Amino acid sequence: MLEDRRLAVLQAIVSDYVATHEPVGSKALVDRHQLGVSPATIRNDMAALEEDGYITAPHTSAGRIPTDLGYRMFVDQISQVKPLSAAERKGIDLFLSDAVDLDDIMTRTVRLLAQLTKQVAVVQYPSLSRSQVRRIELIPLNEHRLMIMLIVDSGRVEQRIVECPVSIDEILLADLRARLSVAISDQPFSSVPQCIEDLEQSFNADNHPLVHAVIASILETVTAKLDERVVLGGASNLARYNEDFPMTIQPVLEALEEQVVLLRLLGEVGTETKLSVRIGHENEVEGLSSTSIVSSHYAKESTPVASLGVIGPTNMDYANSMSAVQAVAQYMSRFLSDK
Amino acid sequence: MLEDRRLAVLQAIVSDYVATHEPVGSKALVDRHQLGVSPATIRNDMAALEEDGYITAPHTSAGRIPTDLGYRMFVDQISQVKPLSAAERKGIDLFLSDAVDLDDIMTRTVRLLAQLTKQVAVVQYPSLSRSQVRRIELIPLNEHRLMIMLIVDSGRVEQRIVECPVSIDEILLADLRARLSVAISDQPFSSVPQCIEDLEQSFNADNHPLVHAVIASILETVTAKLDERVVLGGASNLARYNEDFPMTIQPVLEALEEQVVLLRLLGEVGTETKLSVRIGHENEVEGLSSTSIVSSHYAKESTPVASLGVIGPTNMDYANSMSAVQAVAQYMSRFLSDK
DNA sequence: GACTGGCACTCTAATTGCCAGAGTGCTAAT
DNA sequence: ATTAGCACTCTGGCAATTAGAGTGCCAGTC
Repeated sequence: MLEDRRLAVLQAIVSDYVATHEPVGSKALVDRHQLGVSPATIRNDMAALEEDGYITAPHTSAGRIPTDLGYRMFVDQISQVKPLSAAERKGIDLFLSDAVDLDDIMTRTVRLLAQLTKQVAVVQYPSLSRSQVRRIELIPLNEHRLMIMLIVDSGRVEQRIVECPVSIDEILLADLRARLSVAISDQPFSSVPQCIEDLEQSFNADNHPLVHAVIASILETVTAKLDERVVLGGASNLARYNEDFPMTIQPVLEALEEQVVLLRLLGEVGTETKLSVRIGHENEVEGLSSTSIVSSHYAKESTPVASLGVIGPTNMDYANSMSAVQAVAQYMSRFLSDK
Repeated sequence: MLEDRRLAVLQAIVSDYVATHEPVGSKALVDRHQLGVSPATIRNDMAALEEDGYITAPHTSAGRIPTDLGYRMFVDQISQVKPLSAAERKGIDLFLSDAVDLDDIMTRTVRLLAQLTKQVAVVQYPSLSRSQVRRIELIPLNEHRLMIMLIVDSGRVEQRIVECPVSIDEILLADLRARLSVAISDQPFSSVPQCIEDLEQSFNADNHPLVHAVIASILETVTAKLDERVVLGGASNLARYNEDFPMTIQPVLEALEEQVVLLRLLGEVGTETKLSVRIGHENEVEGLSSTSIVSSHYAKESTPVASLGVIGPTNMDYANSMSAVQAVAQYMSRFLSDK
């Protein structure tokens, strides 16, 4: 009973603070929520909550604001995420439905997410390491230069230009392409290096600089960091919450420009859980200690291939962000699996 | 003589203000610059400059700051841009030299530019409309879906997925590819629609839904807005000049997120001039009236293909920005022409 | 005629003191 | 366990004051 009410008080504080971005006092709480008790009682509860580290007072005579721990408790309490309204779902559908290729899907998705949540949105491209090669093409551009093109089942296309020491022999090239195609089509990326190596052996590649160059380049493509890509959107939303927060947005903007950081943010979440929320200091990226990240995997044919999410101030509307992220991830998954 | 000194005063004001971001008074001017006259004399000149609209006083007892017109005069005075130092040039070389493909070049360039100028950098992809088709590929992905791939002489690759109403006939596809290849290889983008139309005629395309779909899709690709792409970098530099300026960065961030706006910014510059500077209200984009844009074309084999530039506060270091933009544009041009 | 020193004037930015309001913690009473 | 009441503390806003910076103008000098 008492514990119940404390929880209710915490929830009330969080939701009020998220709405107003101002410290909330005992009086305001009883006014706006039907708690059935007097401010003084609430004050006792608040003292206890503060004692336990869920809320804190900026100064003596201000209201209380939730701590990271308080948000954590609040978020954990949202067991099942409320679904979006029919209108919203329809909007998503409309927005994503006529994308023409993967790039298009990604850009649209990130915009959508930013718009739905009014936060900064991040979407990761389907990870190559969890994908299969669908096709390989070798396209000669001129005498000494050719383009390798790997088409991946997720719809991603990786291309790379190879400088060739000798002039390109069309026949050899066709042969190589055919063999490569057999060797790595429908293979998961992870096993491509092995496949290719075997192929190189059988080819006696030392005698063929062309073959060697191509194979080296494919290996690089498959193993290089460019493995992972992310798109970003809604950065202007950062400016908005600059008002409430004296925190400078510089470190945040800087972090957002670092792909590596973004990937770590999205990647930190284990593969088992779908929806993940990291609050304030819970994420250990430098300079993002007063932001929260709501993220989720999305899948192709029910195996997760990458993540997407939003980044915002710790005092964001978690319920809304969570449902938006979840919904968009689901739509993404459906889209990818269709293809 | 008198006119000469007035100009010197204006230049001194601009450079001091750019350095300190604080209004500069007559005393400070004679202290820091060897003008050989007394503050009182300077004051007379300043009064005249204010009269002519080159500088203005924020309030009675502050120093003066340049107006947009003042900056304009200052910039026009920099007739020849001072070249970068050897070290800087070497740095650029190092930074750009091992790019593996066009995307890579673009990302590196934008980073470089942002870093050199400490501003927000924008680089436009080589414009399709001023490029030639180098190659076309039609790659079947499965029974009903194929990928069209246009390889452009600038190194850009445009891909698009086509849903096909009927199952794909390999023979027909090969034929189509061959004919397309003949028809549009080495053609400028602008004449592709015509070429294709002729081809469609000769093919009697109505009888071939596949052909029809492919051709329609190519047309779309060639004419669609996706023609133009830009990359953006150094947005975190925005936060830095937020301090001096009470101007909110929100509208700027918003503008930067709109590709269309960026393109207009870069595109407004006529093809004849290489280096262009637009100051404050001179650029008519909403919300960017207190920023300046320094931009330049870059070329492939001496025909301009696109632009790049930086966006910063009107009180930026024009000399530095101008030389950086010019240098980077030159390097870009050299790189492209090599390929 | 161009320049300069001097001086009165104006405006800002920073400092101080003050007051009202908000919110708390505690205690005594129910 | 809850509540009413009260003393206490701290912030934020407002007004008044002041120091300083910079200007404009005028009379004098080269």
